[in-house]
Amino acid sequence: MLKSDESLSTEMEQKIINAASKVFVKWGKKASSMQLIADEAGINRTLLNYYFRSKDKLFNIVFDKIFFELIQKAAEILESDIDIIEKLDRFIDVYISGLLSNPYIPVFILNELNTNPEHLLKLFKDSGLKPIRLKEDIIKAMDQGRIIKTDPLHLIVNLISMIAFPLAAKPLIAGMILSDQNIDFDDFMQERIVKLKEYFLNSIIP
Amino acid sequence: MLKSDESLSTEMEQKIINAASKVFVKWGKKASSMQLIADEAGINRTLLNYYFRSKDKLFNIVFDKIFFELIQKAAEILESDIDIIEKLDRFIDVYISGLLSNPYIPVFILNELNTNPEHLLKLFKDSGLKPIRLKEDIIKAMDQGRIIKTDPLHLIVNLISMIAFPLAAKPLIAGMILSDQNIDFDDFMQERIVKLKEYFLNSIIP
DNA sequence: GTCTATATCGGGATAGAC
DNA sequence: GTCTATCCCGATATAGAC
Repeated sequence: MLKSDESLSTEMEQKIINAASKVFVKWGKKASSMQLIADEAGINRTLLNYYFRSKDKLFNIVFDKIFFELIQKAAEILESDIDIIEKLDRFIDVYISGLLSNPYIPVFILNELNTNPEHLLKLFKDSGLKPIRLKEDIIKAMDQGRIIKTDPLHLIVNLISMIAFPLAAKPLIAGMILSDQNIDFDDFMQERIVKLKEYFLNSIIP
Repeated sequence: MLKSDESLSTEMEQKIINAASKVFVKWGKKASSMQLIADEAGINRTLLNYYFRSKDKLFNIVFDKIFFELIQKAAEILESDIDIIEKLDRFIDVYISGLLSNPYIPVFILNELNTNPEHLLKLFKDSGLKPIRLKEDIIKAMDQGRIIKTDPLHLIVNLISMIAFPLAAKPLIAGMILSDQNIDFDDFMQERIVKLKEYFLNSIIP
């Protein structure tokens, strides 16, 4: 089965990006060596430079891709015309399920956020997403009496926190809280989708 | 003012540990160079090796110290005999105020947690702290009807998440949510101590 | 205890052969 | 496109002079 040079090239690029994603997300930028990435991809180290010039460029491609996928999921939900309660419900669903398959992502993002905030904020600005729209939806629902009156910004922060933190702190939750009780982390998080919806929606619906 | 060799030595060790804490916490283990730490301490680089043998040893001392201080604060509150509601109240207070002075700490801990979970779990085991005691307090209060019946483990995870995540994600909150509204992060977090108590306690008290 | 000089290593990147 | 050989730099760590 012959392929054109171009298709071979993109296939290799894909293989490299997948390997690089795994390594960068797990170990962070500095602790990830090009050799590790090459090993993960099963190729020679110098090929990484051939295809992506430098470690920096490769990292940025990987990071931008992961961040874009995250933000796009949010945009789809937030900018749809569904009801606010349904939006919040879906938000919990989509993010917990999505991140459960790769719980290293939150810390990976937080890391880049702390060491290089401009990079991430630029990506965010470019994405055009306005999380403040959610605030307006919430205020409207409060005015209609469908949600109890409380500070909308803190409410949004609460929700994001309860979704993201347990995934970022997986070994902490698993090792310090669940292991004594013989509970599996993935089971706990699956259960959490239901329990968090229940808790959060109960806490805001009068 | 003369000092014995030993007192000079511990003074220098303190200076190094303080400098190393700052650098490690901000940049992470790999991205922190011994030169950076020496600069921060205002001393020659080789002195670091003289006093602490290796970067690894220095890092472990710094990490263990920071982690121990965190866990000790928790132990003091959780193991005291005060009422459960008051415990939760204090928990929010102490941790938000404490971490606000150094918001890099949560990501620093999460990083080590992900790349080297055994290290942290060993420290935790050695500390003897049992966060499960909190679970029992909560169950008791539920049985007494003072707290609404809900899953206690998820409740604990919710609380820890709402406290720690906003600090870990400081540049995200500041840049993506607060900057539009001209709100200062520290002001927001000070306000959060009050708002979070209000929200959380309201959500569990019948 | 503190500094300079140096050994050693690992990692990123490129040149050049195939 | 892929590999080997090589260059170069930054970083850890130690030896040895003061």
